[in-house]
Amino acid sequence: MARKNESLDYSNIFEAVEFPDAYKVSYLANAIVFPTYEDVRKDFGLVRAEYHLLLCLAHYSELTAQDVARITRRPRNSISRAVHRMLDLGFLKRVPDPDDARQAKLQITREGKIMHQKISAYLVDREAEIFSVLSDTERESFRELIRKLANFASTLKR
Amino acid sequence: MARKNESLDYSNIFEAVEFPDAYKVSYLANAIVFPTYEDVRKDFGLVRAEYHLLLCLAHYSELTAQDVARITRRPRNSISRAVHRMLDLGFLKRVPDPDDARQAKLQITREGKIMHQKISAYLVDREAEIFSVLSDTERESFRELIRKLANFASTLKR
DNA sequence: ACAAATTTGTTCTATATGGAACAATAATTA
DNA sequence: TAATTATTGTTCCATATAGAACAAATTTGT
Repeated sequence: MARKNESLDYSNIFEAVEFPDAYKVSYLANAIVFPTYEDVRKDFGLVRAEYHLLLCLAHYSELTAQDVARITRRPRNSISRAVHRMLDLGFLKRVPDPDDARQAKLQITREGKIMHQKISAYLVDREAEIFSVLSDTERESFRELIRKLANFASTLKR
Repeated sequence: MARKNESLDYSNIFEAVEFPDAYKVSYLANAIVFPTYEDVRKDFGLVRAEYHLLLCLAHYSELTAQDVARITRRPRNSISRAVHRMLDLGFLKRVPDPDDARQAKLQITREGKIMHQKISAYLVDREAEIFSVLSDTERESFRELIRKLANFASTLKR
């Protein structure tokens, strides 16, 4: 006998929900982006805030913890915790700012760069997989639109 | 004197990162979708899984807890916890399935519907705000593309 | 028909996470 | 200059969350 529930189409909700676009953005993040963070944690041993530190410092040569919090929109205490762990792991170094004793400048180490490259390679593959359903022109359209949305989101106060 | 850091453009990372589209999807979700869940929690007292139950049962007349877990891609234990709380709050009712003693059919109550409408109205406003940066044709394009992506994501095994 | 495998819902547990408060420092205002 | 306000990084704490293991029921395969 067939399974009782097998005819239920779980994706109907996408069109039924009152805020279909926001819902699908959320769904996509939940279905793909967060499992990816989970994979990074399992395979590389870094939690999200820790990986975000690598990501930011691989692209900016010097940042404060606060900068990273702003760039990634994570709370400062999460970043603070992550900084300590990344220092212990040897992926970051920290030098006090002589001009402002409150803060310290963070830099990525050689080991940090290597780790960042490994994780990035994995995430690049994941991205390719996700967007393989779109044609090249669709992909280009999506890129423009998500750029607009993300830039707008970055202007919103926290 | 001006603030020392004020010239740093935090959105440069969007283009520098190795997986720019996936990153921006993640960023958008973090900047907008999750704060929205947080607002729902503060303003309406429901956590994500609890609201997801309302959402699903407002659109399907009868679902099992497992159905909701599949539709929303949340773990079953989160849904299980949420079901109990929603039963206590009077937003759901539960009837054992006579054909399968393992499971029970969930339905939304009158009170649950009212709560769902209140929350939805709020989320509809949020959605309009987010997408206000897109023109009508851009919005329509985005809708098509995110639909494809979400539908694809829904086919991925968990 | 019977053993093995699967499914549902649950509890237990570990952990990632974010809010709040805090001390130290710096910037602003009077 | 002195006093107030803001900022940075941190610790503490409460909680949302997901994995693992489990019992009960059902389905599958031989």
